[in-house]
Amino acid sequence: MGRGRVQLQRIENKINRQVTFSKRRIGLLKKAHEISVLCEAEVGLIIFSPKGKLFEYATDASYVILSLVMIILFFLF
Amino acid sequence: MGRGRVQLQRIENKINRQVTFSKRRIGLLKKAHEISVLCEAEVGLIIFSPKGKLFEYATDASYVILSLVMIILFFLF
DNA sequence: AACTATTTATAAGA
DNA sequence: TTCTTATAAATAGTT
Repeated sequence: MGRGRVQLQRIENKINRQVTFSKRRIGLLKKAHEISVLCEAEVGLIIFSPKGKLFEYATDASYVILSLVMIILFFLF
Repeated sequence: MGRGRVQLQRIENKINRQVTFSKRRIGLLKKAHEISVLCEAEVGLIIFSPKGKLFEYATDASYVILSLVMIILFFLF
């Protein structure tokens, strides 16, 4: 999806890796939302950036579960 | 992404909804894997179909978390 | 942060 | 449900 094919391996250049993370994170969260609405699926998604920043998406029913995950994470780290 | 634009609303036709779920589920899991590899992000993704079937993807570090989620789910339902 | 050439995902159809 | 194909959407590289 873009001007070159993507090899499924770690992007070595740090800047490129961060930029790609930002772009794909948005896309992934969007698609998680779409499948939940279009198909009435319950979805829970958590993404940690390499720096440890957390991003998440959760539909209503899985929100409780995700909340528990957050609590667990809090005690683990 | 296909032969027509998609409105972000529940797909009323049951067959279409199931087919779309199957296709998009595969796509979502693939993208979750890709961002984890390309960007070294930790990802945890759980998807419940309307029928309650569970699909998940988890990178190593989030695997423990996801396991706990499974246990929680087991006791909740 | 915007742009745009291309790749990729996927809606509809077979 | 699996394959094909036209087209929408995502995004890699660039500015």
